[in-house]
Amino acid sequence: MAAGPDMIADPPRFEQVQPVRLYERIVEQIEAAVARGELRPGERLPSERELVVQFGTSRATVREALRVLESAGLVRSRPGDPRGPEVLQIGVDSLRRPLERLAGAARLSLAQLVVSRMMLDSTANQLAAGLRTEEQLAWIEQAVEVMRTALEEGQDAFSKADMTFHEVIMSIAGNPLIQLGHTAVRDTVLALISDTISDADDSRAVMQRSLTHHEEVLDAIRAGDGVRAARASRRSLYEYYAASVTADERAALEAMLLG
Amino acid sequence: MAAGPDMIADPPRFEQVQPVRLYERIVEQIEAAVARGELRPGERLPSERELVVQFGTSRATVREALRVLESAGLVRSRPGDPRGPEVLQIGVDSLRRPLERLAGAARLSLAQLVVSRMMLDSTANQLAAGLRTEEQLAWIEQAVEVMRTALEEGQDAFSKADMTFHEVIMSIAGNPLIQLGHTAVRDTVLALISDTISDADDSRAVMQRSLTHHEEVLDAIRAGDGVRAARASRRSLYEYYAASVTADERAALEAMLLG
DNA sequence: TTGTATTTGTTCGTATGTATC
DNA sequence: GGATACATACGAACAAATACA
Repeated sequence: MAAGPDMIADPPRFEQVQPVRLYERIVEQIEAAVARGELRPGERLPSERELVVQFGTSRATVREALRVLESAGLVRSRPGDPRGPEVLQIGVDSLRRPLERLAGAARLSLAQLVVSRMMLDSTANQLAAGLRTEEQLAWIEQAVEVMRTALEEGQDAFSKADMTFHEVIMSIAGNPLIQLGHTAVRDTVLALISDTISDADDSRAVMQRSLTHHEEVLDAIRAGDGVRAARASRRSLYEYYAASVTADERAALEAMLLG
Repeated sequence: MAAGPDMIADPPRFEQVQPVRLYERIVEQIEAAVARGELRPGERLPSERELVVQFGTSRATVREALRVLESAGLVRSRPGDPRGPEVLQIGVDSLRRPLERLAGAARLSLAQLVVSRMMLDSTANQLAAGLRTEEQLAWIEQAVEVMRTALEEGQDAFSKADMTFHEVIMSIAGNPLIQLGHTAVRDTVLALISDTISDADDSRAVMQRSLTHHEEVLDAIRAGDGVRAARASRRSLYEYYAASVTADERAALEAMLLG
């Protein structure tokens, strides 16, 4: 095979090459082991000194890898624990910090977050309306009942009851991805607007309206009407947040109202 | 003030206390500085040795903090650079790895992933239908045109054109959160079923149907009919995946079809 | 272009406080 | 309570890589 200039048909597409740090290789290996299920939550990693032997690096390098995994919420190491670092159960908290960073860097606007909540909430309601059993319907009814009583007890109790309501819905919808996304987005929204709305002196009226919206959702789910349940949650969120977003961002919220 | 047992009115609610690592404090401070805008993307952090002086810790501790920030995509340090670690522009990619970890650890079923895709796709279509400009409409039309020609060129070209179509839609929808979720879920789905479907010998017919569905979406977006655009994508995904999920899981997919 | 100084990547040794048996 | 093994944190050192004169 003689190689000539005209033999080069495909221009070589080279990838940019970057130095791979040792600690990254360690992170990859441990991460892969967790992903493959070889390391289950509650199990222990070998001690740092043991890892030094297995990976053939220094202690500092192993520790850098462990700090990265720790900040990602995958492991936790405690001084003096002879059993070694613990593999943790992965949860929403692993998404919360990155999400908040993203929102804080102004790459995510409140409107974008609210649109996401409209999507997640309405989908969960639609699924719940279609999949609920009679027993699960009773759970929702009880959650609404708790909200009614909490209305008298003040804002904290009401917002807690509201959270419970949505957790019940999410569990019935049966989709962990939607559930996790919902709590992550909700937390981010709360961190973003903090108490802009909760400071309103007409909080009683706001809570009353919120309760009415939840009762509408309950009605729709009871009737098995997923479309109506989805619409109710979208409108509720729109009412609540529309005044807090800029005019041009509101177009996206309004586009979500259809259907 | 004499202290007696009856003086204790409020029962002391103590929070569980956990050891705070030095590197965490450093991460917090740098993170806060970035969030406050004191450190803009492109700017440089002091060198490691300088940070050692400013924080009053050892270099290993500073390095652990830098590795955590690096893995989070906030900074990048290169050997030999006397200007110090670079502050990076935060992007959606910072959410990708946590999301993939979560999807992998949550043992998501194909049905749950497909439901999520129905949610994300249909929402993006609805937003695009309501927000598109004339120019953006032309982008979509061009993407569909590319799919038509790719139909003749085989499966790889077609699936690539399909990806481009969705990327265009996502960019018009203007919600990075939805966009990110979409690519993450799509990648996970592909990793799950690998080539179960692509090995079908009637791939030509499958591609043809897919093209028809995309044309339906285009029509609806052209007409500004968000509801129809959303419905089209849900039905397309249902048709494509319904046969691959178990019967009881199919109920969730069918619940998503309404609306 | 070459050389030099500085910085990061990595390693080793050590002291200290802590959890488990 | 003591012994052991562990993680935390510090300091010094060398090699490789980069920027700048």
